[in-house]
Amino acid sequence: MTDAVPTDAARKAQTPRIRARNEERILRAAVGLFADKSFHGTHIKEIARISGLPKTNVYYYFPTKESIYAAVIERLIEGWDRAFEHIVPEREPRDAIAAYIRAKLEYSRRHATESRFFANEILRGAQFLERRQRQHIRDVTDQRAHVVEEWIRRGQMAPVDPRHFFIMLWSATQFYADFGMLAADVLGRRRLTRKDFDAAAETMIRVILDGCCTRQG
Amino acid sequence: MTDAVPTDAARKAQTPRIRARNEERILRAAVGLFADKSFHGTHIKEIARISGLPKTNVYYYFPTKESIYAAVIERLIEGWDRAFEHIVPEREPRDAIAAYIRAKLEYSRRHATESRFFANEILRGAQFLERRQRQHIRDVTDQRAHVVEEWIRRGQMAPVDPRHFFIMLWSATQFYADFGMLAADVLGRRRLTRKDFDAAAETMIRVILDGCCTRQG
DNA sequence: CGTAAACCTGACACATGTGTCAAGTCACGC
DNA sequence: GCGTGACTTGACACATGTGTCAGGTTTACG
Repeated sequence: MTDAVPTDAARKAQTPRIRARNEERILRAAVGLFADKSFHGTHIKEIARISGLPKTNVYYYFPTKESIYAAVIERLIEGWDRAFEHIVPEREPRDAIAAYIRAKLEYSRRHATESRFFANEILRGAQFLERRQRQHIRDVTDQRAHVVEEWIRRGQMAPVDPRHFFIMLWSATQFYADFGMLAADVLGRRRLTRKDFDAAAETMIRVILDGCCTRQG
Repeated sequence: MTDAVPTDAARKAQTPRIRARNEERILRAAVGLFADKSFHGTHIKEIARISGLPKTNVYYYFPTKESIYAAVIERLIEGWDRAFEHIVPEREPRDAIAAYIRAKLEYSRRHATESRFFANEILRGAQFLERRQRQHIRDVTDQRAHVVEEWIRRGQMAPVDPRHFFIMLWSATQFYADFGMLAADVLGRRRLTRKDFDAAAETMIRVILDGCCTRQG
């Protein structure tokens, strides 16, 4: 019972350096490939090549391709609610929403690959997302929807459906990561630059906070 | 030179009934499968099964899987600009934009499969889209951007970047088709109903035309 | 009817992709 | 230095997936 002699389980739990390093490499290679070519288009051989490990070694750490995919999801789902932290009742809605848009766009810019991976999974009907992960997304959204309802009650915000409102924010900010190629095409660029993301943020904030049309009356 | 005896080319051009019917079946099956499982996840065998034809017969009409994919794209790209028809300078921007949103959402609702296929292609970096098809998208967008600029010049609309503005409209309306599963989850439904699409339209129109926040001063 | 082209099909060649196995090598506490 | 378990690897079994082929059947039209 002394901890000087760790059990097998304990050893495994603390994931030795080599294991940690190799799993990291594999997952990093995998997320990029899955994002580019989806599940079936990604082959273990290529994951191995990019992570600089022989194929058999990949199988040493992960029993199946599914398990790699699941591990990638598990990592990303944790980041889902990060940007939501701005949406708190104490804040003025204008500030909170603008901050949310900027944070989410920044995430799209810096983590476009992960974002595309996730989009692809949802597009396929979220077949690999576990029940608890879907529940998590719903819980977090519910929670922040209450904040919006509170703002509306106080007359700080127009009476809009909070969930559809959130979808507007998500979709617009996600677009620049997921469909970046199309956005660049339309803007006449080869690739999106930081300036494009700034312009996107300004346009979104302007329209969502105050509307696009001159008021009548 | 009499047209009583059509040449081989002429016969082929008019695509006889059987050919027309079978190609139609194949493409209809293919778009659904590609949308659900992406290019590599879709197998000719299954396209054959769903279209009720033996596999070899599929190869009789299409030489490769790529060619089927390309044929599906060719069909869909034509519909890209349909909803844009509402964006014309003669119209009041408020009416035009509201009509655009409703039309695009209706398309998302009724053609979710095609929409998901297309989203998937863009997500992958539009590797199969030909240069002229990408140019087409850009041309159409440019053209409608000028309409928005005209509205702004006349003071009918706030001075926003037309292209980023269009991206907001696209992304929000596409979302309900592409990520319908996530939208349903968040709204607490099993599947999206027509009512959900109506609520989405109302929220979008409200926010985009007039903004979400009570004006200060 | 006859015939030529269009259409249909089962059997098969070939490549690739997943996952296994057995035989190693290496790291590290004792 | 040595032994144990973690790590590494090439060779291989097996399944599946794409695309071909040769020969058969149907259809259209004179």
